[in-house]
Amino acid sequence: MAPVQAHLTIGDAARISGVKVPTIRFYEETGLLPHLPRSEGNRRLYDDAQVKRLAFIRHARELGFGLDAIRTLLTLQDRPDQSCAEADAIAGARLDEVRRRISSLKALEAELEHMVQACAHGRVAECRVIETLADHGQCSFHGEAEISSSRNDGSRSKMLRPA
Amino acid sequence: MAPVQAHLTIGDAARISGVKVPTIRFYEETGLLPHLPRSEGNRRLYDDAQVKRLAFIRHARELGFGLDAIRTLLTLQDRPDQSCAEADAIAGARLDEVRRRISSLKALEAELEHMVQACAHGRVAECRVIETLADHGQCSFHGEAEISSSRNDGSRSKMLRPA
DNA sequence: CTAGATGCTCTAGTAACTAGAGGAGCAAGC
DNA sequence: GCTTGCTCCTCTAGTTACTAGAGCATCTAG
Repeated sequence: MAPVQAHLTIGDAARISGVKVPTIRFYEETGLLPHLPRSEGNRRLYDDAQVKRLAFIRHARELGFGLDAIRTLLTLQDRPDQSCAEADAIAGARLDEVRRRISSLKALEAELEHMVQACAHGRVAECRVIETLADHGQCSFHGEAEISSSRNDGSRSKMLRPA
Repeated sequence: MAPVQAHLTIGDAARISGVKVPTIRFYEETGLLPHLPRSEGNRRLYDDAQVKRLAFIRHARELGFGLDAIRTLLTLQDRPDQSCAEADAIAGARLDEVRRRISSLKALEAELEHMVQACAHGRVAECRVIETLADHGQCSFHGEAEISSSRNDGSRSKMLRPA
């Protein structure tokens, strides 16, 4: 990366780090970033270190770490002499979680496939999709799926809008 | 199913359907269940049909459908003569989503594995986990993972545990 | 000098619930 | 009749990780 000037605006920090402006303010509020020095006109001033911190957070978020975990990872990063066992544990826990999720989602995929394929595309009265949903006994999937999809792609609620 | 008495309390409905009491009230508030008749002492009275509706909702939630989608599926269920194309579309969209998520999580799994394996379990200063997070360039994963882990663990297992 | 971009704070909204306060009904035992 | 303890009622607020918008101040380019 090219050397960065010492006094960046929040907009600059956003462009460089890829984290949105309101999100950066939110991170400061919740303690992931320190309270920043301000200009005479009360604007936050960012430097290289904060931008790097933001990039760290962003990458960790992309890998699915929660903000609590990231908070811990950041304090670890600030103390390079400590053992990294805790960072290991956090990453390992996340890996386990991802694996569990994958296997759960695969079971889900199979069940949904079954549902969709069995549907004769006729009327609701003999629709397999509806029927399977109504009667849990017909269903081979008994795990817990992840239950929080619509938030991530905001288009979904519009897409599935009731007729 | 065995015939059920006409006047069940909310607690009975919860036990039979596997949906928790506050959640049932929440579903009524948000229109997934109709407003229910009350007893003299102002208690909600449930019958077989409502309990079935709850079971339908619960199953659909387990399969990861959002409440908006479920609302649509329920209105479809109420009109058995209509085409089930819309139900198909909803299930199909959910299937696509699950597949996308699986492939995204697999990439994530690979990246996390890489991170964890590369860590020499020494001090933070040379920790691969921290390093990889700090420098996105080192990382082969560039998708977006699902980004909501900590809450989901807590609430979900409780939510789907049979009462 | 002014228009428009950017910044500030604050509030409220999102999904799908969960938790708790504060109160009332109800069934059983004494 | 009284008490104990469970269930039920309503209401508010909290969770995660933001996002949207109001209403105002400040900065920058032409």
